[in-house]
Amino acid sequence: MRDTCEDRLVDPERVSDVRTRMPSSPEVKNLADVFALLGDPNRLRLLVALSEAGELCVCDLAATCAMSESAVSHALRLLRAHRVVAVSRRGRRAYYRLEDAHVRMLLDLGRSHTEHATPLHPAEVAQ
Amino acid sequence: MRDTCEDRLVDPERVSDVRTRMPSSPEVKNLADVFALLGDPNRLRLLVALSEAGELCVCDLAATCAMSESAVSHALRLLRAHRVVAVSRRGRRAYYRLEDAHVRMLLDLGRSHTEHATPLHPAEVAQ
DNA sequence: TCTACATGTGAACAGATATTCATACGTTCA
DNA sequence: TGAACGTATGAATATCTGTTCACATGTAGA
Repeated sequence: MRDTCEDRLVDPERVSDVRTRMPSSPEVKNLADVFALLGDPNRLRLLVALSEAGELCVCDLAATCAMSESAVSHALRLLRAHRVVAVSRRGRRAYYRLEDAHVRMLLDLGRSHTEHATPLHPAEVAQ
Repeated sequence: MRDTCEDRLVDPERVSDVRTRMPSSPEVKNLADVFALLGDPNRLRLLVALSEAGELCVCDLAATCAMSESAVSHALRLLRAHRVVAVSRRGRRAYYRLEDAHVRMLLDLGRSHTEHATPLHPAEVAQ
């Protein structure tokens, strides 16, 4: 069972050309990781909220996004691990902010489209 | 067990203000769906390849991205369902192209950053 | 120091998702 | 018409992912 069909290419020139311009595997993985972080509705909500508010504590984030504080904490932990958000601890509270300028741009670009666009059509699988 | 902590807000004004500026639930869901599509390394590779090549058949895509043709087909089916890619069938081949301008912008913005940036640090979970 | 509170975290569970394998469909060419 | 080929697809499997629950940590104030 041939997997990658190295042979029998239709347009070998284009394939090898595109291959040279493809990002490396770790690059692809990193970029996919970023997109995946934005690919969960709850995390996305949190990031939008932080983008709008500038800074919010976990409790207020939970209220703003209608999530449990535990879910918020878990999500923030992930985002923190990827340096997308940063914390400032004051007293017994933890204030989070959006720290990654790149993610902010992706967020803005995404939102600028979605607001005025037609929703996707996942139902129409058949062409 | 209080879930959304409607009460005991630290900064109620900011919370209600941010809430009014939050996108609606379906909007968030749609945007998250788009990001999620870009959040898988193999799909991302396919889209980058199409973005570079303009148009490729399934076989050449599989070769370019080092994926099985079946995996490519399944991925394209998803992307097709979301109108991110489009097909042209010629003879027994199916040629795919990147169809969504918005996704192309997200792709470009994402790549423009990742290429010259430090990779993420998922290991450092503790602050 | 004792209690209440804000947040963090591990384990467990449930649901989603990607991959593979086998097979079906539709096209081309002999 | 029959065989080879390119692509599509369903089912099954394995893996990943998010949520919840219970509890731990650390801080503030009495």
